[in-house]
Amino acid sequence: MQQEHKHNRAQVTLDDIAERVGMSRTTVSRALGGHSDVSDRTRQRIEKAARELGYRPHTVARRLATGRSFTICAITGKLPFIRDALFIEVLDVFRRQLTSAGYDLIIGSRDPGVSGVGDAISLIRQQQVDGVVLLETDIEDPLLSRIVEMETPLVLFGRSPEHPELPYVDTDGLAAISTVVEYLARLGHKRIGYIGGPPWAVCAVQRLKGYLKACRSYGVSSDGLYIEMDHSGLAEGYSAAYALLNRTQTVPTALICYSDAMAFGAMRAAYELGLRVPDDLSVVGFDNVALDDFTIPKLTSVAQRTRDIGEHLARLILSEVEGEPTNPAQVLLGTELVVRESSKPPQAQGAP
Amino acid sequence: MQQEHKHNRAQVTLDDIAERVGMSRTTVSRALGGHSDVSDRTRQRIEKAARELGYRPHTVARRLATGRSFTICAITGKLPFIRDALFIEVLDVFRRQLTSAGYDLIIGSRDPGVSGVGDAISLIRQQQVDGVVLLETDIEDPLLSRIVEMETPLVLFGRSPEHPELPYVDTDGLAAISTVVEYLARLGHKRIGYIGGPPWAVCAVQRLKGYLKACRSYGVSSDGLYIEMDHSGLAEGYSAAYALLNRTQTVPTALICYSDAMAFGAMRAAYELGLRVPDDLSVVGFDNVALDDFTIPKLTSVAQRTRDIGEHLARLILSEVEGEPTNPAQVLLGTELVVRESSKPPQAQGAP
DNA sequence: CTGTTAGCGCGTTCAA
DNA sequence: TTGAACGCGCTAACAG
Repeated sequence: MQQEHKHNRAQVTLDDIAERVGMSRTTVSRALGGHSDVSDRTRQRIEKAARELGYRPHTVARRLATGRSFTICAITGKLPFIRDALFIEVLDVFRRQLTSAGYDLIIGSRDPGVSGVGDAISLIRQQQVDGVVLLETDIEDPLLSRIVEMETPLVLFGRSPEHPELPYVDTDGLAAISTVVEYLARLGHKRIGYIGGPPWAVCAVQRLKGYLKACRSYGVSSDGLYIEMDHSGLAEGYSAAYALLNRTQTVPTALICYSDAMAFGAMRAAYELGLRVPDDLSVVGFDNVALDDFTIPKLTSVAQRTRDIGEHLARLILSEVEGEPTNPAQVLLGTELVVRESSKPPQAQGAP
Repeated sequence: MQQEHKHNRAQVTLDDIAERVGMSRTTVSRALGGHSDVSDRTRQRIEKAARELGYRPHTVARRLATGRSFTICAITGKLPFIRDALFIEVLDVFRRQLTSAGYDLIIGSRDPGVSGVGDAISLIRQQQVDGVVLLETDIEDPLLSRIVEMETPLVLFGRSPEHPELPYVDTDGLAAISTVVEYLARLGHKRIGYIGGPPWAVCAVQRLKGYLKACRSYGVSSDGLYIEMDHSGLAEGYSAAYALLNRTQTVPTALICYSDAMAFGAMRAAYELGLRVPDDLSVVGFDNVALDDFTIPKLTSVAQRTRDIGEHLARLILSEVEGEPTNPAQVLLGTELVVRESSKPPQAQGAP
């Protein structure tokens, strides 16, 4: 019935346009592909026709023909899916950047599924993705090595000790935790505890290093005051804090946590042990998630520059994919300590 | 050097296998495609060769040839990306189901990007997806209508008043909230407040309905005790609770929230107003997220059956896509009220 | 049961 | 500046 909307489901092809303007499909392809060897008049006519017909290039066909996919694959850490609010934020801006550059984002899984669909290696081999972004860098990562072998454009969130030459974006976790220790030490804390993330993750190692180094620098003890956990969730924060706080002596007066989730768990543990935050115990988290402004007390936390992370990741992977190297290819981003209600000077105590 | 791993990056094609076993590519295709018209001996040889060569079907080529994509597109609500913990959980099990059925999952965006990449309509038209799952059902949704017009397999999370015939999975929010009201009324609460979600979302409307209906049933007033917000986040919960609680009279002794995030915000507001939860105010959330077990106090909440939601969504969309209708095609799931520390009988008060 | 032929929509030679 | 012909890897229709 309607003239305008008859192409509701059907794909408008180059041939349709070619027929409309009475030219060969090849010419249409070149005109729309932005090649220079087409006369202006022809190009105009073709573009007009394309617009009128509502032409959209058929991505799948283009992929098969070119061997490129205009798709970037992001791979999260060992967790089954995206769980972490930080990743969601980063992915959000990352995705926007890709989109405005004409690229698509697909979330790949680390391990091959039953049918071999959707895992990173298959995606690369089948040219379904032009490049890969790894969102968690581990000390040792067989997947990472395989991707490197395949010579696929690759950018990391985090530095890899195995492959130090790769382009990356990273948050300076060492400096960040040092700053937190300094902040707490300046407040007067003498026993500052640390609840660490999984030791296989590079960023967890760096942050622990920062803690230990800063403790030495500021002359506060770290003996028996830190713990490394295998995950960075609520439950781990809770049990780690419970272990650290439920002692007869050497109880920390401040607790730095690898993640905000751990900090929430830690606050709960403190509460159950009869310790008030921040009066009896200061707590500092990491990531500055939205919830930090609504907990009781509001959580002091380290803010990563999520926007910059996403933008740099996009810039780097796109330049890798398009073969136009940008500088710098390795970006280390600073952090900001957002002080809220969960941290304050320690109570005066009856220590000699 | 190595014989085994020389096919590191290159795609092994059907032709490679065909050459190896000395047969035509077509036969190989049929054998691997599980068609019945291949002799057992041939199939065995072909499968063996495929295994040895490390063959993986080239998805893109298959898509172009068949017009099918073996990919399902999930579309979230009006928020820019997946923000909600519930969706993440649902998507996680949904994704597993798809994977084990040989399907891929792609997250589509609602609105066309600058370059027309990744939006749902383009994905469908270009046969990049075989079916669509809409994760939030709105009262009116132009996108939904367009997808229906295109006659694409479609399953909703939530019932659509515009398209009541569509297959869906939904949580019985009306019954859920009724149960909560009943629970609180039985505890002795006379003034039960409700903080609602966006009125354009079907589930928010249903839950509000459940609240109003139950209030009538149990003889408690709802006058001026409820509020509808345009989003369901922390900030909205906070300001809604602030508005409801910061009055000289008619202050509720219990607050039901559309989401856990809103409940967290509400608890913070109560705290700032000097109300203790649960002594002065009971708070109940919705979604039963992991954090509920770690807040202070732990949050009483309504648990949706996330696992079932994901599984049913997968079952329904797959049967739609494969053209084998399953029953029931419309699933309404119950909920469970998980009572924790944030709810208890109201304080005895000096009312006549 | 198996092979031959054709075509999915597009990009890219090579001639004209 | 334009067009004809070929191929990307795979599946489907039709013979044999």
